Parts: sequence; C-alpha cells; structure tokens
Amino acid sequence: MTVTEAAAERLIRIGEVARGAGVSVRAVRYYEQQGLLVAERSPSGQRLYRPDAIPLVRFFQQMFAAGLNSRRITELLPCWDSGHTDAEQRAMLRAERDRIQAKADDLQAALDRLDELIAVTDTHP
Amino acid sequence: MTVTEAAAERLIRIGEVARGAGVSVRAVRYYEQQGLLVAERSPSGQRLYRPDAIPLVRFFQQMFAAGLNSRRITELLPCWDSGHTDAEQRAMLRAERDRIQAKADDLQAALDRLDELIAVTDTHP
DNA sequence: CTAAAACCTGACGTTGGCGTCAGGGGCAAG
DNA sequence: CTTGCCCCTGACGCCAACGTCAGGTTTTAG
Repeated sequence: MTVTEAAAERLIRIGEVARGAGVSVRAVRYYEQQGLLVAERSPSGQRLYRPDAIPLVRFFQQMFAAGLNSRRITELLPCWDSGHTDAEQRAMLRAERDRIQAKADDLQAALDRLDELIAVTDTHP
Repeated sequence: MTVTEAAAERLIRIGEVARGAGVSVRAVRYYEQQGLLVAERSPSGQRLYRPDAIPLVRFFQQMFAAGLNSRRITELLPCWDSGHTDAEQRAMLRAERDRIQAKADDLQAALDRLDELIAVTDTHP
C-alpha cells in the first residue's frame, strides 16, 4: 500500500458524510455551494471528503439551529479552522454568542409561559 | 357617559396595538388573517381591538420565537383563553413544551461551542 | 455481466412571517 | 380647504435551507 493509497483510503463519499452527520445528501451539496465545505473530486467527478467533514457538518447544523446563516458561518470558519482571529472576528464571535444567549432567554420565557399554562390546564381540566 | 360609550372607549385601533406590542401594523393584520386575532370594525371599516390584544400579540411573538407557527398557536389559543382543555390539547401543549426544551438544549450546546471557540481565540490571538 | 444503489448537474418548488407597493378613503387641525 | 396622518384591501416580493423531479453516469454486489 502506497502513501497515496493510504491517503485516498481516508476519503469518503457524500452519502457517508450525510449519514454520518444526519443530514441529507442535498444538504451537503448545498453547503458546498454556499462555500461552507470543500470537496476533492474523483476522476469521474464524485465528491470526496475527509472524515472530519462529518463533525464539520454537525457544527454547521448546530450553528443553523442557533440561528446563524451560511454567510455568518463562512465568516466564522477561519476561526474554527485555524484558531486564529483578528479583532473583528472576535467581536463577531461575541456578538453571535450574545444573540444566541438572548434567544435562549426568549425560549426560556416561552417555556415558562407554556409550563404555567400546562399547570393551569392540569388542575383545571 | 353611557355604558356603551365607556365600552367603546376601551377599543383601540391597529396602530396602537402594533406600537404597544412592538410589531408592524402589517403583522397585526396578518395575525387576523391567520385566525389568531379577531377585531371588531368601526362603521368605516377600521379594526377595533380591546386593549388586551396587546399582551396577546406579545404572546404570539413569544410563541413564534419559540418556533411555533400560526396554526399551532390557533390550536393552543382555546386553552389560553378558557383555561379549559381536552386530553388532545394537553398532549399538544406538552409536545410543544418538549420541543422547545430540546431547542433550548441545542442552543445551549451551540453556546458552549462558541464559548469554547472564543476562549481558544482569546488565548491564541 | 447485470441490476441496484449511489452519484452527478441543473432547475423549479416549498414554507412562513411578514415587507412593500398600488390605489383609495376618512377625518381632525390649521 | 387642504394637508397630513391613519386606515383599508389586494397582491406581489423576499429569504433561506433545503425538497424534489428530470435525465444521465458511476460504483458496487451478486
């Protein structure tokens, strides 16, 4: 087994990425289109990913769930990849963090509201 | 002042509802269209609301923020209004509550992720 | 070898909560 | 009177993250 083959063996196709991350194949293609994900190509044109594409896609999902859009995520990706940031990026990180915190607070308020309603409707059937 | 006049004095127009709840006039009309909100009409056709439309609209916003859509909210409105529910509605309330809780957990995970990233980029400038 | 499974590139469809424009009306202040 | 503010009804526009269909190639299992 050559070094090249050993390296090639670490590449997976889009279906495996999708299954591994729990998203659709279409979603993975979409991420590439948005510049979130880069893939090599096999001679026949199929996308080939390194295995760490899976946790990366999970990270995307997490950020999407937190309300960030593709563009924001691409802007944050350099920090994620390199651990290296300029002041502007650090400010953006904190801004997003605060937005998510506020959103979490809103959710908690909604939760309290519903719990209150549940308590009333349970004692008041 | 007659009783009727006293009652009429308690009715406000759409602009006041919108300002009071911090949403657009368009949004309030939309809520009516979705069956979330009912309004009386003045002889000239203007919508007239009781003042408690304002907290009600705030409640809608809170539920929207929690990821419920108009239809779900209309389904939950009877509980909210009357405090009376059947088994199906109580199940729905709990299901939504659990969904929101899961969402809150996701947000917290995203927050932890970002905080971790912030810590790294701060010590690693 | 062959059939099924997986992959490819477009490109249009969906969903929801509004924004926004078009065109028109009423009504109190100056 | 007219100016300006608020209100009305449609109806099209928008955005974002995909779903989905069409029509064709590649890879894999038996």
